Amino acid sequence: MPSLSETIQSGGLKGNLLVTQCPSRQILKDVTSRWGVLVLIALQTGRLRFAELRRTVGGVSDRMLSQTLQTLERDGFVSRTVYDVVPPHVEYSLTPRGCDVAELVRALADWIENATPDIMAGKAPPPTESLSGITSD
Amino acid sequence: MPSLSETIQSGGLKGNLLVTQCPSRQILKDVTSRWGVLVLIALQTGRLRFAELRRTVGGVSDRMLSQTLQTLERDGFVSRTVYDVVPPHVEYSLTPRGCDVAELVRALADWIENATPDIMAGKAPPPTESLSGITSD
DNA sequence: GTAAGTACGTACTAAAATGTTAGTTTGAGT
DNA sequence: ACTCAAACTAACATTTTAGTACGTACTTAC
Repeated sequence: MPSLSETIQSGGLKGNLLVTQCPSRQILKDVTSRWGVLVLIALQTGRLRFAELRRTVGGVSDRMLSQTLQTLERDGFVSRTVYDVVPPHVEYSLTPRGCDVAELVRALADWIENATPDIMAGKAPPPTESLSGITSD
Repeated sequence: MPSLSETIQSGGLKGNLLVTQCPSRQILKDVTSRWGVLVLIALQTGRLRFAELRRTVGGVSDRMLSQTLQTLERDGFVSRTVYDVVPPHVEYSLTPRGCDVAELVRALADWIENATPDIMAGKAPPPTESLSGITSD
């Protein structure tokens, strides 16, 4: 049983991302990495080969793609199927766990795709508030 | 009106994150940045001062915190209220737009916090599939 | 014969993100 | 008087991340 201070500090028994040493931070980093997000989204459409992924995810380099895939595989988000033929044939797909995160990531991505025009337009939404005796910005 | 090829390539009129030059990628980067995620989550609990945020988000440095806050402010996710007194007093809070993303980010974070133990445990979920004539890994 | 495609690994370089330290200004606490 | 806290910024050092180029081993297309 965790100490009282630990329990209080982390706000419960589960990991708390706001605490420095929380291991969830690594997973978060893997999932929200530049290419991680995009690969997850790309694979939501189904099973894809390496080169198909490279074409789907605009701008990835071979190196980054394979690195990202390895990380996502380690975390159990994607599974890799190797057909032992030549030339090589490898397929990637989401695991059930991968499907779950991908949905959440997708939701975020969708929201952002929608909001981006507004954000780019008036880079100042409801401007900084004015309260008694205040200098804004 | 966008060209046919553009429309086809992006899969619609909205931004498509899978396309290299999509401006949404920048916003995505801002939101999913190492500290961006955590600040958004921290601010979900309410209005906070700079030093309170620093204490809440474990591990941030002054520099990163203020940089992250500036970015989030530019994107219209957080609003900054300056009380013109000395010593300085500044408060940060989520804008309506910020509340929206924060919820999605929070959902992702919650899922990850829950899944992390499993992920860390058996870094191999359903192991790489076996199909006819296949060498796995 | 030569080029291209496949799925990477490796080495090296460049660019971006992050961290560290110091300094600013002024009031409150001891 | 001296220190601390507040909210930053600037300068500089380091770490992480990403990109480029090349090699592999073999096949199909030109």
